[in-house]
Amino acid sequence: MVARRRLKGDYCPSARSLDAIGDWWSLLIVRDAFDDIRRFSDFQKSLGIAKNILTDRLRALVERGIFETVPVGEAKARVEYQLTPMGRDLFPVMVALRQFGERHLFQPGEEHSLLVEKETGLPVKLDIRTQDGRPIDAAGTVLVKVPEE
Amino acid sequence: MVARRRLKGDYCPSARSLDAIGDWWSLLIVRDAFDDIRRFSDFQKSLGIAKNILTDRLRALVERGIFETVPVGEAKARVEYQLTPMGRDLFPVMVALRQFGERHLFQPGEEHSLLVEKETGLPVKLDIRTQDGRPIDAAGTVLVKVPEE
DNA sequence: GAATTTTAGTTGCATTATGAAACCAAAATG
DNA sequence: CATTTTGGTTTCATAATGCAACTAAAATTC
Repeated sequence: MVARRRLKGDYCPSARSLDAIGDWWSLLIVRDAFDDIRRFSDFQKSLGIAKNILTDRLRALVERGIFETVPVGEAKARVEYQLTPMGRDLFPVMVALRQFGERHLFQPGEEHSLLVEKETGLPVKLDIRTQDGRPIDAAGTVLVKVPEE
Repeated sequence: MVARRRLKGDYCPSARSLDAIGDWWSLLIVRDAFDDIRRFSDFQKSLGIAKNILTDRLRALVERGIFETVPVGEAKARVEYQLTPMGRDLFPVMVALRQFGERHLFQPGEEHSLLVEKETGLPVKLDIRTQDGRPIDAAGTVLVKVPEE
């Protein structure tokens, strides 16, 4: 691929996020982590990813602070990968992706998974609101630049 | 890269979304589109993407129904790329990515852009709630399988 | 209205990221 | 203590990407 152009310097936060976790596999790994997968072999089985690529992605995600390794059992060499608090903050991204998929990428009646509240079993919803709680869409918003102080 | 494994058959809606738009460039193109970029050359300048790759991505995004081409002027051969209603439904994904980036990928005081409500100039917020409006996080949710009917 | 520039690509080539498979050491299991 | 599982690393072939050069049509300038 030739070293992909980094957008680190970009002042757009979405671009930086994509730089950090916008790789196809990374996001799927994070999705699996929210589904309580923690072991190398389980990620590998779940995703069908090549092991060298999984090694690489996990290392990068740990480096970036999305995952942390925790020793498993009393052994020192064996670890599990779990989301850091920063990693858990990707939850809305996953929910937004899920919601888009549910709405547009399934046939009516087709089998799929659904994210529900534990207690009630009711589906959760995600929405974008103004400070005072009114729902708002893209047309009602605009980007402004916050200068460095 | 060797044909990347498709997850189309996956019943997880997030995986399907990533299959449709989870490519690094595609999401950046969509981000630019929300920033009112519509022309080939403007995408190219904004992203610094190679032109053949941009051609490929735009074609794929049109095929998948995220973008549509609209003829520009009275000419037939020149087109603009604009988000379809389906494409605009990616707004929450972009906002979620943006929110994550703002929170974790900028130094305090560093220059960045901010998404605000047009009328009030106040930042918008995104949150995940239960049906009856209580905020909820990953720990309070669980995935269930909706069988085909 | 002819010349020039811009737009929106296409083509060819070099390089890199990826995937598959083989291999391996340490830990767990029987 | 023999075998299997886990968590990788290495090697190699190939596809995806980026870069630069090229092009035809449209837009603009002179």
